[in-house]
Amino acid sequence: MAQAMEHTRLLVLSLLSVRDMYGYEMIAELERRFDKTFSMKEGTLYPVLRALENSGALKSYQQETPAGRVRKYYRLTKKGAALLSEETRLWREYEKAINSVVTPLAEPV
Amino acid sequence: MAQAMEHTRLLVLSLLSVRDMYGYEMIAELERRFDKTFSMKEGTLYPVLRALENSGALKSYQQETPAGRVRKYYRLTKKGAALLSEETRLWREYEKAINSVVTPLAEPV
DNA sequence: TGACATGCCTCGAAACTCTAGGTATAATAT
DNA sequence: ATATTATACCTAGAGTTTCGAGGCATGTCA
Repeated sequence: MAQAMEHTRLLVLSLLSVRDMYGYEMIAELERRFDKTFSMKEGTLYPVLRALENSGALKSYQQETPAGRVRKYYRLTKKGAALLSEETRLWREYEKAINSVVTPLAEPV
Repeated sequence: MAQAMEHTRLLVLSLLSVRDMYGYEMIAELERRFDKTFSMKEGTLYPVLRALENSGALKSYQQETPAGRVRKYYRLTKKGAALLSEETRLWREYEKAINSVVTPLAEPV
């Protein structure tokens, strides 16, 4: 069963606009929120993080936990914030467009 | 520039739940509604129509216009209506999930 | 010591969409 | 009469994105 976790960039940028996070943490956070709905897969997330960093939307840095585990945190850059704003705009447009076709038929009995 | 017309099945099923339509007409109708936002491409639509018919969600029939032009109309089957209902449910869930992450940050300044 | 959780990563397949064509007929313009 | 545009269908190949299924290393707990 395909899980269709589109708009991955939008979600990643949104999460990082609140606070710096590391990959594994983002997956856990989305899992917590969406529960059974759907989940972002590692095979999806890590390449996206890499691409966002390569394009300058994110900056990463290593940080060690008290326990001695090393995590790779990501921080949103100015460029990333601009991208988030644009992606959000596109999402709103997309959402409205789909609903303009679907909504009228969604309240049948 | 990639146009990202996802949820194609949902849109097709929604349109056909109102009235029978032919492919070219669906594209024109969506074009009219979404205007510049985005458009569904023929290379996307026709394979989807074929797949939906093969799966039993749609039935097609030919119809000639007064002008003598032949069109291939699609009608939603019971199975298609059930699929629409399910796809709509998934869309609502998806929409809510994305918004739960994006919305809180969308009203800055 | 062995199992599980954490945390990172990649490769190849699968799914989906787009580009860029093709065919054929009708309408319109030249 | 002829060329162009609009209508109406279609497909092959490329591109993009996601997923499945692994791998690797360390920390925790039984």
